[in-house]
Amino acid sequence: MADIIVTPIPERKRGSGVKLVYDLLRDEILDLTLPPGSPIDEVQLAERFSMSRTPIREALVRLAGEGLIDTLPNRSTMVSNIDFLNLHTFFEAITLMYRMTTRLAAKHHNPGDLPIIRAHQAEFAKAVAAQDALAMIATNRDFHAAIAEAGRNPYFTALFCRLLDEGRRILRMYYQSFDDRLPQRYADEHEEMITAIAARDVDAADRLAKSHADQIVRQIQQLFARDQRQDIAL
Amino acid sequence: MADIIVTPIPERKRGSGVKLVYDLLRDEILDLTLPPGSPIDEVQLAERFSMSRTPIREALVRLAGEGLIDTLPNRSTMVSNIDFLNLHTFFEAITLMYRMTTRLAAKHHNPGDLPIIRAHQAEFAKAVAAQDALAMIATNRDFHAAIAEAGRNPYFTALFCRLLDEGRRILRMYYQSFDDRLPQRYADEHEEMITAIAARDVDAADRLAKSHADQIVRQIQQLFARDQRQDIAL
DNA sequence: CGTTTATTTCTTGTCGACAAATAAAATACA
DNA sequence: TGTATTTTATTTGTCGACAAGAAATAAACG
Repeated sequence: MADIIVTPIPERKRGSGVKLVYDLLRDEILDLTLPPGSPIDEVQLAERFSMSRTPIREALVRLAGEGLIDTLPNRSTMVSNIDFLNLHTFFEAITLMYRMTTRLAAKHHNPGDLPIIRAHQAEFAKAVAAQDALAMIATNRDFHAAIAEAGRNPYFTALFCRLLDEGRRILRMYYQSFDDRLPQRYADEHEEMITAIAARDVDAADRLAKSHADQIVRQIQQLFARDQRQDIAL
Repeated sequence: MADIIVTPIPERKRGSGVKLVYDLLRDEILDLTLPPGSPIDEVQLAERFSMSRTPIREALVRLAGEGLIDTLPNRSTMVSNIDFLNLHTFFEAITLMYRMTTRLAAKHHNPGDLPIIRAHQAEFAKAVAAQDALAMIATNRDFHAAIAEAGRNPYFTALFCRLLDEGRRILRMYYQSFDDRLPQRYADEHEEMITAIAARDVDAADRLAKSHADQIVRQIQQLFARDQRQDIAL
C-alpha cells in the first residue's frame, strides 16, 4: 500500500501568514521584481501561499496604507507607480531627512549605536567590493536607517525609512542602467559621516549629510536626463 | 395584520463600511472620546455598526498602520498611549514641519490656494469667537493642512497631517484643563502667516511658522509642568 | 458594419462559522 | 492557606462560500 504523500511544510504559526506575505510582497515591490503597474491578484496569492484570502487581504491593506499598491474599488489592485513628474519633492524630503537624522545621531547617539552603524557600513563596503547592486541598495538603506535610529526621533525615522524604501525602487532602476565607480565614493562619504557622528560634531554631520544627499540626487537626475533624451522620437 | 417593522437604514453601499468605521473610530480616538488604553472589541463594533467582523478588522488594520491603536497578538487591541516621555521628539518634528510647509507654501502656492487657506482661517476665527475648543482644534488642523497642501510636497504634507492629528489628542487635554485668551493670539499669527505666504516671502513665512510652533510648544510644556507638579504625592 | 443592449466572467467585499491562543476561573494538592 | 494544574471562557485569526460591481464578451438591432 502506497504511503499517503502529505504536503511538505503546510505548518504555519497562527499569526505569521500576514507578515510573511507582507514582507515578501514588499520586497518584491521595492526590488522591482513586481514593477509598477503589476496586477495583484488575491486568489492567485492565496494559492501561491496556500492560505485563505483573508490574511492576503490584510497584508494588501497594510501595503496600501504605505502607498506601495493602489486599490481600485471593486476592481483590480496593482503596484503603485513612481511619480516621476514630482521627483523633486522626493529629493527635497529625503535631503532634509538625511540632514536631520545625521544631525540628531551626532547629538544623541549612545555607545551602543556606533557598532551597529559600523557593522552596516561594513556590509555596504562588502557589497561595493562585490559589485552587488542589489546588496548595495539594501545595505545602504540599513546604514542610514541605523543612523536615524541613533537620532532617537521616531517621526523622522519613520518618514526617512519610507523615503529610503521608495528610493530603493528608484535606485534599482539606476543600478540597472549603468554601473560606474561612484559607489566607492559613497562608501568613503559614509566613513566621514561616522567620524562626524562619533565626534558629536553636529555641523560636520549636517554638511556631510547634505553633500551626500546632493550627490545621490544629482546622480539620479543625470540618469533621468539621459533617459529623457532617449525617449525623444527620431 | 401588523406590518413587519424593518430596520430603518440597513442599506449601505458595498465598500463604504470600512471607511465609515475607520473615520468614526479615528475621530473618537483623536477627540479622546476613546482615551488612550480603551479596549477595542471587534464583535462589539460589529454589533454597533451591524456588519460583519471583516470590514471592522480592515479598519482596525489601517488604524494600527497609523499607530493609533496597538494590537497584542491573539489578545486584545486598544487605543495607543501618548508617549509623554518622548514629547520633545514630537515637538522637534512638528516644529520642523510647520516651518517647511509654510516655507514651501510661500514658494509654490497657486492662485486657488489662498482662498481655501483663508476660508479655514475664517472657520478657526469663528471657533475662537465661540470659545469652542473642539472646533478650534479641528479648524486649526485644517488651516495648517491647507497650507501644507499649497506647499505641494506630499511627503511633508503626510507627516505633518499625522503630527497634527497626534497633536489633536494632546491639545484636547490642553483645552480640557484650562481656557485662556491665547487662541486669539494664534488667530493673529495665522493672519500674519497668510500675509507672508501671499507675498511669497519665504523668510518671513519661516520665521512666523517657527515662532508659531514655539508658542504652541511652550504652552503645552507649561501645561505638563503644571500637571507634573500636581502628580507629586503629598 | 457600427452601435447599443444583454449576458457572461472575473474580481472584490462581506458574511457566518470554526479553530487556535491566551487569560481567567476552578479545581487539586501540599 | 498558598501554589500548581486543569478547565472553561473569551477573543482573535483563518477559512470557504456567496453576492455585488465592473469590465469583457456576445447578441440584438439599426
